Amino acid sequence: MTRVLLVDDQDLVRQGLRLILDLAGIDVVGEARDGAQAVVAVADLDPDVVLMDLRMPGMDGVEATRLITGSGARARVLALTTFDVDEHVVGVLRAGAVGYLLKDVTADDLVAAVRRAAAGEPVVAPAVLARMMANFADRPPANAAVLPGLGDLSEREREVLALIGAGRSNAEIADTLVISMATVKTHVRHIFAKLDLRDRAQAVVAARDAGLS
Amino acid sequence: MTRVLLVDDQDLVRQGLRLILDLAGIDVVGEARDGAQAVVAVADLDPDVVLMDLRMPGMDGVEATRLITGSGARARVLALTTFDVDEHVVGVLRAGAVGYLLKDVTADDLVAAVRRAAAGEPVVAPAVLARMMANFADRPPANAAVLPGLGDLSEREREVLALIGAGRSNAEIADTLVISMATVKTHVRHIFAKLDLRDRAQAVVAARDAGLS
DNA sequence: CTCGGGATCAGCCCGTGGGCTGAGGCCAGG
DNA sequence: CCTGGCCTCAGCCCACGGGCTGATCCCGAG
Repeated sequence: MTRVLLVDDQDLVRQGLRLILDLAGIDVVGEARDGAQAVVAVADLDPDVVLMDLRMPGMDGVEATRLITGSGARARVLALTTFDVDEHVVGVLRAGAVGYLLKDVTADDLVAAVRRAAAGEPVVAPAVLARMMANFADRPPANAAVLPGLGDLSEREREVLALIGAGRSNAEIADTLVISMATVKTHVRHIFAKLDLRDRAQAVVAARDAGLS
Repeated sequence: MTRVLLVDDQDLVRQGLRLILDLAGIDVVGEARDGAQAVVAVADLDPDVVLMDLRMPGMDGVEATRLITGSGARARVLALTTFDVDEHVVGVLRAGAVGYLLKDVTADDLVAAVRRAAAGEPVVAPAVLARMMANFADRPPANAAVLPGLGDLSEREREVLALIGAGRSNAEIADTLVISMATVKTHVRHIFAKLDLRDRAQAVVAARDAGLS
């Protein structure tokens, strides 16, 4: 079962969260009212997820997150705050948080987010996500330069390589690309020749090094 | 009720999606097998959400998305594709899509994503989100390191897996570990069984995800 | 002592992977 | 117009990969 630590300086907020999570069958194993208490509690209780408020008296949530993630603890830190400010988002993500929620989330969404965080998946509030997407889409195609020598591959070959990198068989690749397996094999052979690879295992390495998949 | 248009060139995929969405009480009001059909269908049916494959013969999903969002249609376009490639993500987001899903989503997550999209909320697959977050925070994903259950592997098996992850053949592994190839094969078979892998390509993925290699 | 798991190895079988040849269609550029 | 690259496909061949069975040895736990 998912075990959660609540960190917030307001008693009422913690009580509310505890009710919501309890109702969903999530186990709230502890509470803390500031960053310092949170760090101790994590070492003590080894929770799966830490629901971390950012603005708190004493040690704030960003600093606490840094200490927790830096300590090698298993816990995923999920920021839960009132303020939708990029400064906070960037700060706490840099500190190692796996997500950033706003306190206007519905109970259902909060529960889902905690479960995702427990599974190691990233989670962010829609409003924040929208800005991240805009930011992501705005950026220049800078990553093309960073990726090593896949430039000599054709578009189709890169697609095939990406699927190889995902662990797919030739038959599966043929299926998803809606082409025959003979064609897939041809692409594969060309990829190997161009990138100087011996077999698909090495191709997986190349694909992942290149940022495909 | 949420009204959805499916766009994919593979009949089987559309059928599967229709089943999943039907079951969740989402109304699939139409289907299209390429971008051109999609554009017409949107004008015709005025759906809430368009589930858009990207790679299709003829007009692709990115171009179709551009035309749809540019036409002033009410529909939210949600990209649903096999390829987790930044180039595609950026392309379709610039074209006006509200989200980017990968075809490895669970049925539940797909349904939730469609509902979010219908409400105008952005949605992206966890793997893509992780990169967006890293890009946003301008730093490596820190503690997001999800080291999955290699704990059940024996010491020797982990060594073999690491070598597989480096792209070595069974013969090479036998050579470097100074054991016979039969033994290597046995270890490999056990690794596959324990980690539920199908072939060494998937093993490479697992090894590198786990931080070996 | 016995049982079970890990490491080691052998032999058999066969499916997939990958090399090689050849070939047709499409499109951009010389 | 023709050359060359890319995408498409077919058929042939065989080595490696991987499943399966069965066996020996060592070890620690019960």
